[in-house]
Amino acid sequence: MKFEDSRIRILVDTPLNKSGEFVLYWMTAQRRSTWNPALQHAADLAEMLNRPLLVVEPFSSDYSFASDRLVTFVVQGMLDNRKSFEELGIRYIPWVETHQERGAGLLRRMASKSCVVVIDDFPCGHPRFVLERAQKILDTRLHAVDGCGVIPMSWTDKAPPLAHTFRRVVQRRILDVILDGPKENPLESRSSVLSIPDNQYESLMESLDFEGTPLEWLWRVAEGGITGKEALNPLPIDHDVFPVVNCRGGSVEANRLLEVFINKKLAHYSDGRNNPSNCTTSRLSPWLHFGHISALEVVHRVLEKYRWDPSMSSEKVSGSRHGWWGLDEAPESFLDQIITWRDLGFHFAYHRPDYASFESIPEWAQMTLINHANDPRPSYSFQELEEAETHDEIWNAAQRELKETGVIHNYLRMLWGKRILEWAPDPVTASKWMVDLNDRWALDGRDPNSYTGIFWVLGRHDRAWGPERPVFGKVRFMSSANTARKLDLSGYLSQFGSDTSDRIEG
DNA sequence: ATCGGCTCGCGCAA
DNA sequence: TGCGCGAAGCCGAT
Repeated sequence: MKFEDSRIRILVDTPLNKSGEFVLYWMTAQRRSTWNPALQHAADLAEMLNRPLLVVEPFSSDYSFASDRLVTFVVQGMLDNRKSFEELGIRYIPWVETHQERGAGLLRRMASKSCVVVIDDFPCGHPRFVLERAQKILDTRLHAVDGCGVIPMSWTDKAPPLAHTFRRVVQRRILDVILDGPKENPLESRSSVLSIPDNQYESLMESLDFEGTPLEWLWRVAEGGITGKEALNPLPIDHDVFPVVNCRGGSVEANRLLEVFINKKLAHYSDGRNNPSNCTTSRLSPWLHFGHISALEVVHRVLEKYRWDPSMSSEKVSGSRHGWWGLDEAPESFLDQIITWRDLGFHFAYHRPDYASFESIPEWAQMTLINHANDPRPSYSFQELEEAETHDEIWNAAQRELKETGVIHNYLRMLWGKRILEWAPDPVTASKWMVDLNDRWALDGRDPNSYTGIFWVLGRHDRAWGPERPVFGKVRFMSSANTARKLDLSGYLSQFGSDTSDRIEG
């Protein structure tokens, strides 16, 4: 199968609209101008049709988890994209949905004037909803392009039950992606027809009755603080979920973090990744979630750094975690994260619409958890958990980290979940509480990977492990006491522990 | 400090 | 049909 074809799905199979004025890329998930197969495909179509390319980046404020935190992060990314597309000479319109106009109406209006619409394929959350709605309401030809991860989602035919299962797919086919994947710069050396001259652009926008979101408003939101808050106030979104301080969304910041990771942290990744007080992880998850950076770019940068070439990899497809690449331990274990574990979530959600519910965990886990659903347990209300008011200081610190920074350290996130399983009234409620807390507060919530993490707690992609215990049954058990023994939590607790509550100001 | 047992389903070899 | 093996753990024995 040709690489290009494996990432494209035709959602509305009508003929190309020859009287259309442009090709529209509706950028709902891969919010970047590089390593973007949807942008590449849209530009290919525009060149073929001899029409200009119009890129619209929408963000919906009309869904349950839209908040000051998410809008700020996305708007910061829009300013980066605006600059990139301006330099490339391609028309780009950022648009944050308001009361006045809904996304569906705007998309329909713009689609009627375009030859074909390209949209990001995405297996869950709001981007999936937008995609499915577009398929229902559009008459214009509609292509969905999968720029989610490294291995195209069409390369599996069912949800992989274990990482080991999926790793075989990775090892069998990753060279196809590395040698013939999406381009770093999809708009490089293109026909000038893709650009729209100023005078033509003005009349086009007038006929579309559309201006996008005013630049001045975007600037105010991106600035954050009081200015940002005032700008966001009129939107019908969750204002209690405040923007993360000292955190900037967008491709520019994502690339800076990538440089720091490659040059300073990656070599110590194996030892440091589980140390919450001095973490050597990439911290890129939120930027990956919003598509501000591509996982494929990260992979290329790692392979470049270690001067890897295909002859170093093993011909044997064992699914084993170590040794396949022929690299050191550190890059190999990071590549397993960014490829196997990240893509696993996308492939799972792609094949399983119930990816965020209890029924998505394996049968042995459902059985054992239900068998123990009536075991007595310590209990907290959802509010107590959300407010980080438990007797477990390690857990409270993790919950505070989530609320303040929008992420939880990767090792403590497992403990965070295991304790919610312990404290919620029953395992089904536990899964709902984890999803709700994470969707609301995490910058990378509502992502397939968030669900992988949450449902791993309940046994997904895991096996029965250890003796049968109360509440957990045969599901892998973790405790705060052991975590405290195993990790150096001193720095973490002084940052997020309760006795420092006066550290938060403003 | 390190080691085995706990436990189960998948994919592949036979 | 059997076998090897697996995201991160825990516990008790040495």
